Amino acid sequence: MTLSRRGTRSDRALRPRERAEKRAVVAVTIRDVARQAEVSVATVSRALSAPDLVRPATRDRVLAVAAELGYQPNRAARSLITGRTGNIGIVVPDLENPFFTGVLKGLQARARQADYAVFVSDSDEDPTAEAMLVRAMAKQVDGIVLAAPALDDDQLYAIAEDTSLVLLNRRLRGISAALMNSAAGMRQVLEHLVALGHRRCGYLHGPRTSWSNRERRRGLRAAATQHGVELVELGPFPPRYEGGLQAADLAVAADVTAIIAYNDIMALGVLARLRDRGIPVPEAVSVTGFDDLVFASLCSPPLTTVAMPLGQAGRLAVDLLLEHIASDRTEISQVDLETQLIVRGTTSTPATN
Amino acid sequence: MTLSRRGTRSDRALRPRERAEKRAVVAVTIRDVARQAEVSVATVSRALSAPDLVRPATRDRVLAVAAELGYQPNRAARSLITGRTGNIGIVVPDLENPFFTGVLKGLQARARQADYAVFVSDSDEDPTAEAMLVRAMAKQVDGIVLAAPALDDDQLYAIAEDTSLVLLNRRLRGISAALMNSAAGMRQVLEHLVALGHRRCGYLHGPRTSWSNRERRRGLRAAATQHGVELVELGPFPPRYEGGLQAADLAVAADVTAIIAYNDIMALGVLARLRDRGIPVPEAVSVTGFDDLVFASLCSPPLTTVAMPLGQAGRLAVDLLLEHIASDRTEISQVDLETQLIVRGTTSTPATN
DNA sequence: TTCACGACAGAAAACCTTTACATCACGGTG
DNA sequence: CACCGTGATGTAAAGGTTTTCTGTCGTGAA
Repeated sequence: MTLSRRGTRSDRALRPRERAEKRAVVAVTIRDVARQAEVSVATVSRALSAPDLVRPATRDRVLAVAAELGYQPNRAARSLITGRTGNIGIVVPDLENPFFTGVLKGLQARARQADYAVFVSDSDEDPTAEAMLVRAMAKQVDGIVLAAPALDDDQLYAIAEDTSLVLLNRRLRGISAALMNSAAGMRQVLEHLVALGHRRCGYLHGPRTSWSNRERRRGLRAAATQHGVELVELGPFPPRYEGGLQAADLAVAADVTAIIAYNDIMALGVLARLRDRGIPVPEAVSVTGFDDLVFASLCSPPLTTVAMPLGQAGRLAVDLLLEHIASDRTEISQVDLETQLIVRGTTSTPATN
Repeated sequence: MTLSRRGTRSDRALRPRERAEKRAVVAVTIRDVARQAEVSVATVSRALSAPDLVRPATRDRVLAVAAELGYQPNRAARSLITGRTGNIGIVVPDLENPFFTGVLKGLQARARQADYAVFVSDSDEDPTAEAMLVRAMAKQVDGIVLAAPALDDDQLYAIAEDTSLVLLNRRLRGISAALMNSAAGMRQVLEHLVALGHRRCGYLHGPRTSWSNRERRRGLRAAATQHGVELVELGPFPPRYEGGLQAADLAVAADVTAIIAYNDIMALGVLARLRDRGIPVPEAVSVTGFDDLVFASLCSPPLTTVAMPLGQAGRLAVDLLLEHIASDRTEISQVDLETQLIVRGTTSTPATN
């Protein structure tokens, strides 16, 4: 299957540009630097990692030689003795979901600033795979960020037992977390709809096990009760485009005036399905999403949704993780980031029939 | 700035679930297994990595003990002596571009199958950053995939000199590459437009330095010449939504009947701008994209575009890289993957005025 | 019976770095 | 003048694994 669409396999033996001494790249070690600078290896090591322990004159000489030789410490050797790897890992449910790549982008940038490299894995929304990936990663990172994990509480606690862990969009007592206040975002959504005059709204559930889904529902129900709005719950649906297609028909049948989708991708599916069925948005029914993906503003009509601080959450996750590591795994913090309703073209006053 | 939107920092000292013996996790080493199985460490090592060198009875005993103790080889120690890390790296220009995350997803999955972990870095389309990231990565991976690199040929050759390298969407003599046949895709686009009756088309350039851009233009020009179509070249523009907004006006002013965008994101920008100006698509002007992002089918009208084998390219890149590594860096292959025109709603016969 | 050889397992070196400890010189204090 | 503290550097151990070299044992052939 993989091969089926492959084209011609050409140039099997292209001339490499320079074959000579490719093998001769033996990597310069700390001994080479020591010899050249006429000091011991210990001094070189110190000059690089604890500069104030060595006399300035010596330090400068060592550093000069190191630079000249292009010395790069061998990370394997270093981490063998220090127990630190200089890496962090993140496992996300779906790399094709812009929500997670937004987080990943911020996380990657911050990690780089702190001189950490980042491993990434995609669990395909499968809890079993998630656990496996974490286990595989654990040995070669200083800590792991788990984005919207599907694992249950006990398994997460078990993981936190022997590796530094930060959760993203999942709150669990005793484990650091970067959280986005979805409940507040959903409250804003509902109050927006109430202001427009809606009295019967449908919520399209995301995955039942998802913390975010529970949070969003919680915020929604609280606000609905408070404002005396009838809330029809539908689903759960897969949090994907196809889920939205499927959900749209159910929502229409449930005779609601507004459809509140678990996330933008589902909302886009809903919009597509409604368009196919000739049901005008927002005239016949209002639709809202959640996440504010770039593409939410590009469809027509542009989607009313809730903006999430994705990059910020990614950066925060790194900060929390490094804090946790630096404090010998004793420091725990959970930080809530605020979300923001973005009103666009898919919401208006309900049809008067 | 980072802190500005943070909410309350709570629960500074939540009770960790189980504090006792968190420190006692000392990791079981090969010696422990050896002692328990009453063999030497050498035998344990062999039982795990070269099973046929040890008598079945012994091997089974060792394996049983290893499993019982939950032994996991220390990768740092292993790579210290073998020189292999078991990691590969990929650097992409933009993690928020679905094109690259599509590739990343496939790449990650394949790497996992082969028991490799993957480092990811985002260069933010900056060649300098790109070079830096590669250098930083080089020491801790067995090979690197460079997606649509912005670096110039010489720098790429320099990198290939001392690390295994696979390029994605960039062809360079003597370096392995996974390529998508954009030229053929663009030929299909133009022939589609010709068939509809278009005779004067505008091409919106992507970044001038981009190999993909040159390829697309090449395919387009060849087909245009062959079919006697007038091709107006505009740009370059940034390959983003904003670039499309900007390009749309220029294309309209150039009085073409069809706008061929460098990629989908730009095409979406074009569509948005045309909508704002009240220019109907495809009645007044046809528009095409390139990449077939999920969202290309969700806008209205849905975008005519060219599908790229993203996941396949990611998997292929891993295969090429591992092949290159396994062959002692002597094997070079360049593989072209086919692209596919997807006709949707943004193309039709030209306006007859 | 002896010898050669193969199959198996152990001992030890090697990979490169960090760091605890030792050494040394020097200046100050009692 | 003896002693001590301090700052700068060197020595060597340690970290966990792979791999080469060596040794042992048993088997089959001469």
